Amino acid sequence: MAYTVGQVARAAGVTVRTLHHYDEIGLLSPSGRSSAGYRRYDDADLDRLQLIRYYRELGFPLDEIAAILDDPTADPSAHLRRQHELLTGRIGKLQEMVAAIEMAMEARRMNIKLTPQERFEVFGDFDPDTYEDEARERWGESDAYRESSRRTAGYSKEDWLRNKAENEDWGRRFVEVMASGAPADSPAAMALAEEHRQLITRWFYDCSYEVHTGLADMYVADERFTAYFEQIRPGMAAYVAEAIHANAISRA
Amino acid sequence: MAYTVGQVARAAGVTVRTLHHYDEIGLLSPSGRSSAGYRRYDDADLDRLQLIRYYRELGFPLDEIAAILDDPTADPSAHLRRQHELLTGRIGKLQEMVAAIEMAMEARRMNIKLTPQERFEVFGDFDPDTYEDEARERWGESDAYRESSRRTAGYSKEDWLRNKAENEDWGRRFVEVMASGAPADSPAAMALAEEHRQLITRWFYDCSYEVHTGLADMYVADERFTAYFEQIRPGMAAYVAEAIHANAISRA
DNA sequence: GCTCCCGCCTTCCGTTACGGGAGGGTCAAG
DNA sequence: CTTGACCCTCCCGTAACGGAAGGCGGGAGC
Repeated sequence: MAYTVGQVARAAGVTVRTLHHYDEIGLLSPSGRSSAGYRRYDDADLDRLQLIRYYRELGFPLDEIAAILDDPTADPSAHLRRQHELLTGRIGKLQEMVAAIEMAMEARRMNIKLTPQERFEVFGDFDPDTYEDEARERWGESDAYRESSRRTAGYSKEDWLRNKAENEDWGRRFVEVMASGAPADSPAAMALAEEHRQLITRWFYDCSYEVHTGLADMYVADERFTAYFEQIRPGMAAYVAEAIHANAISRA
Repeated sequence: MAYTVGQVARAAGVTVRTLHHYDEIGLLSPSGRSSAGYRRYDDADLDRLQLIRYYRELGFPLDEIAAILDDPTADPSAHLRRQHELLTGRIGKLQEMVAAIEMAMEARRMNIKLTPQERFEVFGDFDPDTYEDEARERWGESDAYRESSRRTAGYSKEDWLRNKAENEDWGRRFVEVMASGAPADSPAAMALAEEHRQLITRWFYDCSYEVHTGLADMYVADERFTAYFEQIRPGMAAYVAEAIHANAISRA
């Protein structure tokens, strides 16, 4: 089971140049050479290359990878366990970033302004006291901002007005259902939750049931989104959120 | 709302040098300068920096990011939508990698050998016909490999034998339950599934219910894992898998 | 046996995205 | 009016390769 550079490169999805480089720096030296000086890789080399590729994907510099792999106290299974942990951690971080993006999209849709630190905190290591005084003026400048956001959204004026009308119509009908005393998991409320989801999808971004329930949680967790609904009618934020959840469950 | 380089750097979690660099290449030039030549960033610059950070996290080179951001046909919401898509795609890829790692861990635990392409295909773009002849000799060399894998696992000989004994004992008791005619979702079968999970956790790696059901699916989907169980008793793979699923659901 | 082409070799220079100073001005606080 | 924390502009260094040049090796076909 001996392979040439080209074979290894194609199989592992790297370039020959990369393998040369790894050989140069001693990260992955082929187990032997042919009489003509050709590099010959064996299965153990492939094992090592697999580990290298995973650590690289996780952002480790090559010299650290070399240190990790050549650490005699770590057996192969330890590497797999470690990579499993690192990968799941990384997925968690990306999911936080997705949540942050969803929040940003919804904030934009509702003309709610986010603070600088909210937009960057998902990247970690930020300085919380840099913008302390900025927090107070979060609640202002509504009309000018609304108008500017209309333009940047890329819609024509009529489009924007139609969207606004649809949204307000939805709000009215939702308040009616609420006022009727129907529970949040009633068919009427759920139907309006579904309509809300499709309204978002039609006008702004693809809102899956999963994304939708994420928004619902945000409506009750974040004061600004809560305030948006509460000013329409007290208790609306929680009611909307529950209806969205009920709708999502029923469609699953 | 004007910020200095240092403030922006701390808030966004980048270095001052990075901002200098972005200014140099024209990716992010501050909207103004003070009389003394100090860079002055405003909120729009922070918006742009946020987008830059996300695209960077997704692996885009800086010149491409500049091209994307300066594309006049794309409004801010389009960027958010795009980043949402890219992020979820990336999460999906990482989840595949996690599954591959779990497969590798379980293969190691069961002394099953994987082919080179299986270990690399998660990275994409590999050449499937490179190792065609290698597939035939997948089923061999059991004892020597077993012995070597014992050593590399970092256990003492006694540990290894105890683990082996536990595993075989579990297998025997599982076959008993199967033979008794009890369904796979019976309490007895589920209890043994749980024991299986804890056995893995105790000896090899942290096996959550989620990971465990993943393994269960693999036992029936992959011929080598299926064969491992079928050689103990026909129908065992599916039965084990069902018991694991039932156990996981009941614990949720 | 010869040719041809593909794959391999080494060497070397280029690139990206910054890191990290050196040398020197700036600004608010004490 | 000094001091320390910031800011500026060069400028050189580094990591992880990319890519091409210039030259062997090897097996398939004539």
